[in-house]
Amino acid sequence: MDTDEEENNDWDRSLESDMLETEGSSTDRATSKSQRVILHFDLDCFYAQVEMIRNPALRTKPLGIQQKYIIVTCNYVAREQGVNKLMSVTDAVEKCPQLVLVKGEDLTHYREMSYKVTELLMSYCPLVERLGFDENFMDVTEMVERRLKETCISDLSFNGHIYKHESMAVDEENVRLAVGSVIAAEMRQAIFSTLGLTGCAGIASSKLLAKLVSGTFKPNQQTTLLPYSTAELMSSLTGLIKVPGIGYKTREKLKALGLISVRDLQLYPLPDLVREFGEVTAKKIQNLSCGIDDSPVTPAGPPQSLSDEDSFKRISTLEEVQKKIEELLISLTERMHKDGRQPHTFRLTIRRYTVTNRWFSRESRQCPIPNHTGLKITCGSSEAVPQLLALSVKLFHKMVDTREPFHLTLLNVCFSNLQAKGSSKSSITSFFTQKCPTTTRMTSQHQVEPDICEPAVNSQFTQPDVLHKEDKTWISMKPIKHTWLSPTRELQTQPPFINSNSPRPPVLEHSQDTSMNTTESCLSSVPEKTLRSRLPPGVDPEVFKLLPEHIQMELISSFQSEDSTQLNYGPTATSSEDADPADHFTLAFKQPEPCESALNYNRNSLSHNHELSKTLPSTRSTMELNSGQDSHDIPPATQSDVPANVDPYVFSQLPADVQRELLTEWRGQKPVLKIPSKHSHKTSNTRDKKSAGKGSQCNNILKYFKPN
DNA sequence: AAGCAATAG
DNA sequence: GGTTCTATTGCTT
Repeated sequence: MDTDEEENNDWDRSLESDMLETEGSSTDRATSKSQRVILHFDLDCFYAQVEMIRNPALRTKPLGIQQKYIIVTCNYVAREQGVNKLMSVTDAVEKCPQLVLVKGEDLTHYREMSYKVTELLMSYCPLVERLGFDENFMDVTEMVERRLKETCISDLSFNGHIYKHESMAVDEENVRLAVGSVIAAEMRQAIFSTLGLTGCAGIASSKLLAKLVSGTFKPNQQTTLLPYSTAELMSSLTGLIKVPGIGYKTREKLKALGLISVRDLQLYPLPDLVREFGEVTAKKIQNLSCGIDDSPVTPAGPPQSLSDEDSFKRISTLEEVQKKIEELLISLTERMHKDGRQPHTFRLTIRRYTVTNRWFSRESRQCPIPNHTGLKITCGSSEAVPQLLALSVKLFHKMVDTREPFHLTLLNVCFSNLQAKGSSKSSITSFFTQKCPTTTRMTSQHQVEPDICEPAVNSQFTQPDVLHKEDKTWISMKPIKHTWLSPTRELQTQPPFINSNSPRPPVLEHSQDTSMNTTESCLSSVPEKTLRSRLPPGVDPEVFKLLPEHIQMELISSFQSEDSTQLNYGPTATSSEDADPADHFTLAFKQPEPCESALNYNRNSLSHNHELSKTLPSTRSTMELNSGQDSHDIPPATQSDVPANVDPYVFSQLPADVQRELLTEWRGQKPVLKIPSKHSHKTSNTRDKKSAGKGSQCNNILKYFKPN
């Protein structure tokens, strides 16, 4: 995960003070206002959907996508008949004899569709991060702020489900998430109407929580997590491995410490955890277990490596090896050629057969690609393959002594260190391929320029259904600011499907389940002894135990890092000068800084791409379908409903019925002007590996590369 | 820069 | 448990 998060605190702090300013209130953190709004999108059985779009006749049949002898995914018709992901083909056919099998080893179509989804999302907001082929994160914090200025809060309504929460009322604690839920619905609708794909979305304040909540209602539904339900969501996880970021190895190590459940890890003394994992990882995984994650949404951009691989029962001669590698190289170089960039590193990976641990043993050797062959790859010359094959054989011999018998079960070839075409030190393109010291990282910490989402110029990239074979795709992709657009007329008028033989997608059915559990009080039963060992002196465990569980978790987490101790107990506690960049939650508990942000906020003067529903004709129907769960006794709380001397955070912690009662009392009192603001200004970047060359500074130059 | 480990879908 | 075919990030040398 990310280690370079020095900027988080700045960001959080300034949003926090923004809030306080608009609130006009003096004290308290009012944390819920300062939170990011993160969306997570997860396409329903992605490979199967792609195949059903390619061949609509499959829609009514049980369909399984087969790679080798495995069903990697299947459609919902097949699932009804007991077929599951990662089932063996024999088991699946046994369960479902009519199962239609489609070979899925060639990922080309999936990859293409996958990037179309990412591109579509990026056309609305540049902060999109891919996770695999079928998931995307989006940081819509800024978009939400912008909309908040334009929309009347009383018109606001949540779209879709809310995690374990019965009321759909929008109060001032959750306006941003409500707007996020509307945006999520619009994005899902856009994905459906332009690409024909359905999927789920999660709306929350972090990647972790958005991802965890998005699968609550499947398929093709969305769920919002309100902050107070965080603890419940985390406790609902059936084991530590369900926490994203904790994988097999970590789970095993934790198991050795006696930690099995999420709660176990939440309550485990941090020093002991540090001993096992080191400070950074220890804090990270414990924070994760508490539902705390401040990792930024890091925009995807073009892939950093391209690889092709094949697995097989047995390869044991050099001739077979060469033949297989050549096969792989042919398709890989073709892909590389289409990409347009030039690879500078080549890697060969093998997996040897072993009786035990048949999976773990991957070995690789890599080497630089000589410029002359690199150029041949990019320009599509057929001479590239033999040259790379020669390289491969050399690398192979570094791993395998061919005088001895060997048994391989996998070969992989990979290009990395991808650089824009024609790049050389003197060339203009080196700006995009090598570190551009003045660029800022496009993450939520480094806020992007205000014009980034503005309706813009024509770009091939906004026309997701047109695939130009000759496009040097990633070159045109790089100038995010100029080519990743808001929805424009081109987009709306695109025919939704590429093939005329593809049917219009069926109407979205939103089987919104209105029966949600009522939330129980979340007073926790932390063992007294554990508690005492973890609470700083001066904190009464009895009082602590009375706090809502999620507050407890945040506090526990903040107690555990030295600098947050400082934040919570004053500057006398420690003298650390480096605030823990990873622990933004602790900031929620410290006194706010004076605000400075309204001054910074004069963007948007040009931005008028507000109502997505206006630019996307079909959005409205979704929203209507989704609004089935209303009829609250009370209209949603707005800021004007809550007196200034009432801490909205505290208010949000009150039982729903008490909230309701108070709201009715307060209604009709003095309206407070709501002018949400935010900070602008980019922080100067420190490290910037990933998005080097993608930053805003390059835009002037990048536009020269834009195809007309 | 190279190689591997861990994580993810 | 991880099967398949990718892809990313971080650690270590």
